[in-house]
Amino acid sequence: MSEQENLEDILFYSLERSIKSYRQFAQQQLVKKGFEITIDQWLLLKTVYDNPGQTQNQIAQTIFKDFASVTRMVELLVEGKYIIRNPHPTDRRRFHLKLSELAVNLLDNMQLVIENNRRIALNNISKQQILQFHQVLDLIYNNCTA
Amino acid sequence: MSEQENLEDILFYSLERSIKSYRQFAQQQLVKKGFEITIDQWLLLKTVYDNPGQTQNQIAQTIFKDFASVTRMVELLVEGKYIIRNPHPTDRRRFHLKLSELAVNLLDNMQLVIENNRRIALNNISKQQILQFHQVLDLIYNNCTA
DNA sequence: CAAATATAATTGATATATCAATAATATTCA
DNA sequence: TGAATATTATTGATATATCAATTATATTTG
Repeated sequence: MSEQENLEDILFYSLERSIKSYRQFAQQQLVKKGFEITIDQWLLLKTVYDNPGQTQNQIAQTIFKDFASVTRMVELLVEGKYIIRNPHPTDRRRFHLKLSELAVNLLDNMQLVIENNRRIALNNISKQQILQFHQVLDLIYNNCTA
Repeated sequence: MSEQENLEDILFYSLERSIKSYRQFAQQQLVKKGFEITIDQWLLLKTVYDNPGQTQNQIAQTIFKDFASVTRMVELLVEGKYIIRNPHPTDRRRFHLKLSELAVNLLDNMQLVIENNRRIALNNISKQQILQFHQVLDLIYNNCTA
């Protein structure tokens, strides 16, 4: 390579580093509190909670995952009794997904830990900084999906 | 859950969304230009290029990956003739990793595409915004690893 | 209506993420 | 020195990421 660039200086390297450190931290906190699902599973459950009628394809879009990943995640969550999967009343290609009571309680119990994780991760960062940070994130997203 | 929160408003949701959209965009650009390695493999190769003597554990730390992942990635890259793995001269637990000429050329050829990807992803974002964005990323990293 | 097309979900293959256990070798220190 | 400990890397198991192919069902359209 003709020119040298320092990894530390590459923005997307720092972006990866931050999100990974947050994910690890958040997951460890969950384990520490005795919760047995992954952050990704939490996100999927929350999405089903918010929109029980969604197709799996819609869920995939909402949580930025591949259809295949969602199929497999739903499988595991159905096995684990977190998601109840019924045939869709009018479209036989689909399923109707909803949370079990177990899952609703789980989400409820996890909420404080999740919020606390976010608070710790954003410690000493001002509201103003966070707002601008969020704006740049959205700009990057738009640039990459345009 | 007692309170509703909108996924869009959750900072770490947007963070995931941005980094994933960038990764997908960047990978697609590579494929489009005919390059056959993944972004992650590129990062590992670049790390070996910068520090040929590094242990796999050090590489793992540098690129924020698990030791196990690095072992498997190195395996594939050795098979693909991108990395040359020799016994370490004094420590028989280690290997000495270095890039093949093929890999050096590959990195060289990829450089322009990679830089272009970053440029597009950061389009219409000012230097000032990027600087502050980078600072917040580092703060989050510090908060999560403290 | 029937054929073409689109949509929803699954499955297979390969790469990566993570944790735990193991093997080989080095280092430390009693 | 020799036993305990630490380090380096591998391997196994399970979850997720991604692409491609497939199946089943719906929708569109000639």
